[in-house]
Amino acid sequence: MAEIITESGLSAGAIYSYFTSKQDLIVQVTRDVLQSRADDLDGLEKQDPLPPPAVVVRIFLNGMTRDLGNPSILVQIWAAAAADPDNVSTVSSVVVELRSLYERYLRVWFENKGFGDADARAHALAPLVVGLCQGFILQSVLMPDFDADAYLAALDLLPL
Amino acid sequence: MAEIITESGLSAGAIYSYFTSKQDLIVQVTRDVLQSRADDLDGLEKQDPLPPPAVVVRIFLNGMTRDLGNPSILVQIWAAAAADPDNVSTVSSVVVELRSLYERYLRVWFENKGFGDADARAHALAPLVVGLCQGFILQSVLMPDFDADAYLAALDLLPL
DNA sequence: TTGTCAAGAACGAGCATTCGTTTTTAATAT
DNA sequence: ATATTAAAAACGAATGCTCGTTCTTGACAA
Repeated sequence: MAEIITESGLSAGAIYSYFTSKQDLIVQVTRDVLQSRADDLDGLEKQDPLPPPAVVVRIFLNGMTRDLGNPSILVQIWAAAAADPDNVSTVSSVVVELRSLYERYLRVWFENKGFGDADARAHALAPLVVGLCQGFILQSVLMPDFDADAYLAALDLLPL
Repeated sequence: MAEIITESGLSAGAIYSYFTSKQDLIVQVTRDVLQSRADDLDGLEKQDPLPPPAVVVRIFLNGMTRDLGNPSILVQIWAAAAADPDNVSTVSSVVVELRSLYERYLRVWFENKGFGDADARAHALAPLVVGLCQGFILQSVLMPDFDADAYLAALDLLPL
C-alpha cells in the first residue's frame, strides 16, 4: 500500500475513496489485467495460421510485463492467498480462468495438427502451460541473472 | 513462526536458542531439503537406463511434498524474497543450484539420446523444468481442484 | 551453589485502515 | 466579474492489530 500511495501521488486516506480495501484494489486491478490477456488471446485466435503455443505464451508474458512492470506484486498476491484460505478462492478463480483460456486455444491448435485426442491433450497440457508462465514470473522476480528471452526461446524446443 | 512454535511444542522464546532468527531457520531447513533433493537425483543418475525427465520431476516433487507437506511455506519464502532485495540472493542461490542439478541431468539424458547439441539443449531447458516445478507447487497451493497426478502425467506428453 | 534452558509476558516496528480536518471544485447568487 | 456556499476530494496523524524478537523469571540438573 505504501508504494501504491506514493506512486499515485495521493495520501493514504484518499486511496480509500476509490477502493474499499487493499483486497478490493487487488481484485479490480487483477480483473483489468486478466481481461487484457483474454483480449490478447482472442486476437491471436483469429489469426490464420494459428500461432504456435510458444508465441501465445510469449505474448501472454510480454503483456504481463507491460501491465505489471516488475511482477513481484503477483508473488505477493500468491503468498497472501496461500496464507489465508479466505483469499484462495479469489486467486484460484483467476488461475482457473487463465487455464481455460489456454485450454481452449490448445484444443484448436491440436485439432489443426490432426490429433485425434485434441480435447484430452489440451485438457492435460493447459496446467503445464500455466505452470511455465508461473515459473517465468517467479524466476524473473527471484533470479537476478534470469534471461527472459532465453526462457521464451526455449519454449520452441518443446514440441507441443 | 506461530505455527512452528506450536508444532515444535516449545515456547516462543525457546526457538531462539536453536535458530538465531526466522531467516536463519528458513535457511537451515532449506539447506536440508535441497540436500535431500540432490541426494534423490544422485540416486537416479546412477540408474541404467537413465530415467526420463518426467520421472525425475515426479520424484523431485514427491520428495518436496514428503518433506514439506503443504508447500505453502515455499510460496511465503518466495514472496518474502520478492519483497526484500536482501533476501533475493538467499533464494536465488537455491534456485540456481536446483537449476544446475536439472541441467547436469538433462545433459546426460540428451547425450544418451544422441543429440549433438545436448549441452545447449540442457542449458536452455533447465529453466523450463524448474518453472514446471514451481508451477506445480503454486497450483497445488492455490487451486483447490488441482490434480497433482494429472499434472505429473501430462509431463509424459512433453517429448523432451 | 551454579549453570543451563525453557517459559511466556512484554516490546517495538510495520501494516492496513480510519476519521476529523482542510483544501479544492463547481454551481449559484449578487 | 465576484462572492457565497455546499459538496467532493484529499490530507495525514492516530489507531489497532500482527508478528518477530527480546528479556526477565523460574525450574531443574550437575
